[in-house]
Amino acid sequence: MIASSSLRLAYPPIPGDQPASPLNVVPPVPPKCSRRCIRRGEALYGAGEAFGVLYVVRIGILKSFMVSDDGLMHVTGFSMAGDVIGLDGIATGQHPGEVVALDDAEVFVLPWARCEQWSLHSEHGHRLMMRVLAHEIVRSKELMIMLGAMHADQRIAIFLLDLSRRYSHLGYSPSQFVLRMTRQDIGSYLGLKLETVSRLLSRLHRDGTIQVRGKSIALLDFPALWRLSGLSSDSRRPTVTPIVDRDGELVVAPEAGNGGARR
Amino acid sequence: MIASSSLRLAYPPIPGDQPASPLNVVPPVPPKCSRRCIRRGEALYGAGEAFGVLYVVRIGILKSFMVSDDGLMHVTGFSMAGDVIGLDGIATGQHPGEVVALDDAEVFVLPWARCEQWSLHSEHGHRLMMRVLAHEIVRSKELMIMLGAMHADQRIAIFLLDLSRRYSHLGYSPSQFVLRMTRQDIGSYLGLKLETVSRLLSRLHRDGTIQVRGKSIALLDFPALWRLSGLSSDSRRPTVTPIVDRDGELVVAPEAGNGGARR
DNA sequence: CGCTTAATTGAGGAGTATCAAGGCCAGTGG
DNA sequence: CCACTGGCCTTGATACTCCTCAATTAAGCG
Repeated sequence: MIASSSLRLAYPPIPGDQPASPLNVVPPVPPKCSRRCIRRGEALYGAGEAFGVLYVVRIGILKSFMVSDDGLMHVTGFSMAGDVIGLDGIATGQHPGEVVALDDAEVFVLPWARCEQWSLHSEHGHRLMMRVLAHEIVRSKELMIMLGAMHADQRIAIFLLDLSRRYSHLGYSPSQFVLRMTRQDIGSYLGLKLETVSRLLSRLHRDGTIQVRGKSIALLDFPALWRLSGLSSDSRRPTVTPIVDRDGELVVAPEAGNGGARR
Repeated sequence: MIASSSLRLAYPPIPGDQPASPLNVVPPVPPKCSRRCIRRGEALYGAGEAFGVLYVVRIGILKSFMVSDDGLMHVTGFSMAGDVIGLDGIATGQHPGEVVALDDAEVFVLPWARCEQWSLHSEHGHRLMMRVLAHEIVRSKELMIMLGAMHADQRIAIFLLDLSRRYSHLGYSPSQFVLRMTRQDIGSYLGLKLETVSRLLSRLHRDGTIQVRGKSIALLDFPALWRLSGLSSDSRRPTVTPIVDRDGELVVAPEAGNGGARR
């Protein structure tokens, strides 16, 4: 089953991807971003590494984490196609955290200098870049609330619904997917122990809310999950406009008006 | 210290402003940001309010919080002089959270449009703005770790040490200060109940680590606090270069190295 | 096909939350 | 000036969630 879903990953649909009309796309300096492949288990970058580029996931899933002073790992996020990685290095020029691939992955490489140029010279680029950062801030704050104020079952429900939404956005089934991360990763991300994660998944399985077998998950009762999550259904997180399109080209102002980029 | 290491430009780098040769100073428009006073208990902005300006605290302390779907308040941060507020509105154009003054406060008002102009036309402004956002991201991630993986006493210790550091930075005593927020605010921020906060403060008091009477706090045993926090002493958070100086002028300065002077 | 890692499940306990009662303090009005 | 009042803080008793430890089973991987 894992094999079959890997096949599905071969060509990730990117949301909001329009057929590249020449009007929308002005070829930025090099026509395409370079790419980088990371095999499962390999690191995209390590802690303390110098910051120089941003990454945009093209294929695969990666986990970001930080290692605290006591040597423990703490997952801060899972990134899928379209997500930007590496923002944590902007502040100091060094990555405080690390990123490893949970599955064979491929990322676009965006030299930060180029992002800065783009952002400096194109109003649209500027806005887009700002929005990427700003969205990350909002996402973090929501996560803080989850970690600080929610019960274990709420966190699990939110986690599953979030995955569902994101998969759905990428064109996959919102109700059936394969977890690429371990229970420990999930627990670390949610501020729980792996046994707790396992127990709660089992409980949801018994309740008929979901179906679990190993890493394969099926969401059976969405209303129940929403109820558990404690979130009102309209609190769906706003989607961020992707920063690069399917071919690794920087997205240039689709908006009418003067969003045009120069180089 | 940081202020002195920065040259300042009276007022906004203007459109057309070239990658500022740091020394040529052209004061183009009104010399200072506008200000706004907020009395204790009043809101700087409310949830859902349209985003249009950023604020930089000049005097006082404010608390930022979000109200979750179930109506509960969750404090996401306390802001003191030099801190930037309002970043949460950039992503969507609406503030998802609220901010109220815990004490009579005064803030500088930075119209976002002006920040964008500054950022678009001045390389330094751009870098500074990016760094402000990026630092907020890093801060959030550290907070996530605290909320997800640390025990109550660790959180309290870190909270106190953080306050100490910040007060110290502003020229106040690092070992003696007055908490402007309630136990409930602290608890909400740290993911604890107010009774737990109270109990732990009392315990630290009994241990001789700190001295508490109501909102007055004295830190007596820093090594013990560091030990409790579980943080290595060199993991002090990098300081962000302030975006405006004491007079409300946008800081225009070449940086020596990066903004994170450690140790 | 054995080996290693991941996941499940149980029992017991630590750590916080919850509920409840009383005390402290600052602001308010007599 | 003092009593009043309401919010804030402290402290105790108890409940409950989640963690810890441990044993077993299942699943990847060479």
